[in-house]
Amino acid sequence: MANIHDVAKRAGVSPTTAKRAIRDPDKLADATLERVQQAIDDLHYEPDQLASALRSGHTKTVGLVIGSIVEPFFAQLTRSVVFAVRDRGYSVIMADNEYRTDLELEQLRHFYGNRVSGLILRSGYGEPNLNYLERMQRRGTAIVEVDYFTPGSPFSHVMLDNAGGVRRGVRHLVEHGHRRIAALGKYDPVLNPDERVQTFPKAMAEHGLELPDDYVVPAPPTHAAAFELTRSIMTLPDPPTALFAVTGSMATGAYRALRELGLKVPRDVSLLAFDDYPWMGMVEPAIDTLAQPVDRLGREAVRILFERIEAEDELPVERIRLAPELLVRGSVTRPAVHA
Amino acid sequence: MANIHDVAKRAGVSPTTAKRAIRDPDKLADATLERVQQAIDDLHYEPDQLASALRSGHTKTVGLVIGSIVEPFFAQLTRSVVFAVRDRGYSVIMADNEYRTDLELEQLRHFYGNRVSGLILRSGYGEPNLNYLERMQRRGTAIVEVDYFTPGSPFSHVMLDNAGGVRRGVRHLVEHGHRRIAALGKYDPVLNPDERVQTFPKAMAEHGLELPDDYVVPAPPTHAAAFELTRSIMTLPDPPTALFAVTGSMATGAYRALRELGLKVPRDVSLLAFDDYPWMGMVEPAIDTLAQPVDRLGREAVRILFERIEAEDELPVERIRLAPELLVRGSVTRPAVHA
DNA sequence: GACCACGATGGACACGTGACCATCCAACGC
DNA sequence: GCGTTGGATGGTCACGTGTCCATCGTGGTC
Repeated sequence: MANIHDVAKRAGVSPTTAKRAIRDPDKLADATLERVQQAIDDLHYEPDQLASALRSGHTKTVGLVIGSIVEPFFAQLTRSVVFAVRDRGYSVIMADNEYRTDLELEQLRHFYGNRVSGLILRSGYGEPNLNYLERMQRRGTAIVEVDYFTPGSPFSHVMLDNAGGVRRGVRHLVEHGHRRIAALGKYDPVLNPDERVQTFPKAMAEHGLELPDDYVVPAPPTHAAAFELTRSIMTLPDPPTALFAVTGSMATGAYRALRELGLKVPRDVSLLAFDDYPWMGMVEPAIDTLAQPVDRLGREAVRILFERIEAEDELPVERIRLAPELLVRGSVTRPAVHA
Repeated sequence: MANIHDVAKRAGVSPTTAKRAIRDPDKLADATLERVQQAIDDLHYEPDQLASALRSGHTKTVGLVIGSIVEPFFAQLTRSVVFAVRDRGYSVIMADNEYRTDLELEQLRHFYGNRVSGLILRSGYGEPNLNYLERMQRRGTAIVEVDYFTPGSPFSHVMLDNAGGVRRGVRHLVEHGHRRIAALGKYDPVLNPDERVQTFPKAMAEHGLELPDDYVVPAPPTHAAAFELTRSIMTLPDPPTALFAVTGSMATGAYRALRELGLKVPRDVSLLAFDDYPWMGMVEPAIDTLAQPVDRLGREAVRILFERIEAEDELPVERIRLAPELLVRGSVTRPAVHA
């Protein structure tokens, strides 16, 4: 593996001069430059980023921690981040934490050990990791949270305007005449506070609507949980005329459950979702949804990250909220009048 | 940023001893070990992987190059690879080449510069990159291709048994009585030889079936191309009774086109796909498809990769083919009898 | 009691680079 | 002709670690 010394020897110059052929070529005499470049080509010299990073104290890598790469939201986010980061000449080290705190800590150690310059993460899974992150930040790692942020987090973040999205969604349903609406989502304000679910009752109240107790069931934001939840809610004596799934995965579970119950969307029940999952545009009719500007989320996160990587001194915390876009496609109509 | 010297000083030992507390703790006296561990905790010492890699000549990272992270196939593959690699204590540097040769070369340089121990890639885009890869391999980088391999490639690979899958698919259609079948796929055997499309006419011939010339249209394997292709094929005077989409993305385009043409699956035309994309299970009826064992593809690739990373000397090239699984769900039925 | 073996610990160096300072030489002005 | 200037080039050291060899002291053996 050729290094800069080999190049220098072959070109008959000093290593310092050889390096200048790469870093400031205009400082070299033309003949010298050409000789060095020839040597570089001959030996297929490629600078060692590790040695460079060790010496300069600055790597050209950033870490990305997400919840689960197979969720379309995270896949799109990853793509957006990978592109934006690459445009800046950096590369991305991936980690999928499977929503597990212990895995996440291990991954953070790995990133720290590899001295990443920055970290973009979808975290929110506990106190010890927060301490670790704070130490990383003190050491100089730029940190941006996306999609979620640990309450009281000292880091910048970029995320959806969840409350605004829920209000927009409820308004959409109410405007179509719905009164009995159930939100499928997690109702645990302590363990995992969820802005969307917390906003839902308030948004309903703002329209003078009440939320029956039996519509309010805690559930984790998974496909399977939404499936069960939908089955139980839709078989209540007084089922809702509209379902509001607060995540894409939950919408998937709900849609499957409705089909299994023999209920047609929107004839028997209207369905509104968050996230624009690919299947939502494929089914007939397509699903109304509050689509996240995923690409912008990723690009904003990268922008904030690099501002901090490049900044001499600490920058103030930046908190960005992006509005979702309501896609109206036919899964929400006026409720049927019951006999 | 504490290093091993700081730890050593605080514990009152030499750096060598301090390091032994991490690498071979049983070689130290109990009291010494405890003092060092205390110092490590106090200073939050974390070994520098860069320095370690520089000195040992061996990083704990592997590169992953895929075509497009937002395609479910690649998202699942990425997940599978990221997990399997993490289990071995390594991390993954991601690159999405957008199916572009120039980007890919740039990414390979980046990986080379970062001295990745191994490389898993979905490549197949040209000669110059192949040369570059061969140099990387000679330098000691383990390389495995997935999903595709450059013809004449000197690297190990793991991929689907495409020919077998196509034969299985054609048999499935023929068994349901179809005679006029069109495959949506790229028919360019030179620029981008595609095993699936090349096998299709042979598989048809094996059943004594002919392929009308106007069913054979070259098209890139994209959603948009499949959309157009489906529209033109289905409006032929003598349209097929069954469509065979050779990629998940093409199935997506085809399905959309059929809907726009007002054709119902499977009443008006049967549809068979490759890849089990999420929407295929959500629509009614669900789509019959040849599902790839994506998780196994990823794990096998990682296994082969690490065998080569850990091997003292060069291992023989390993070529693995995995069979797809035919999921029968209702989008293929007997063709309607024409008047 | 001298010698040896072995466990425990320490020191020196190299990996390839970037930062900084040193040196050399030709051209120019007076 | 001599000092000066500035462009071109070279040399040295440190980043934090892994590897290898050296040293120290203790206990056992004859």
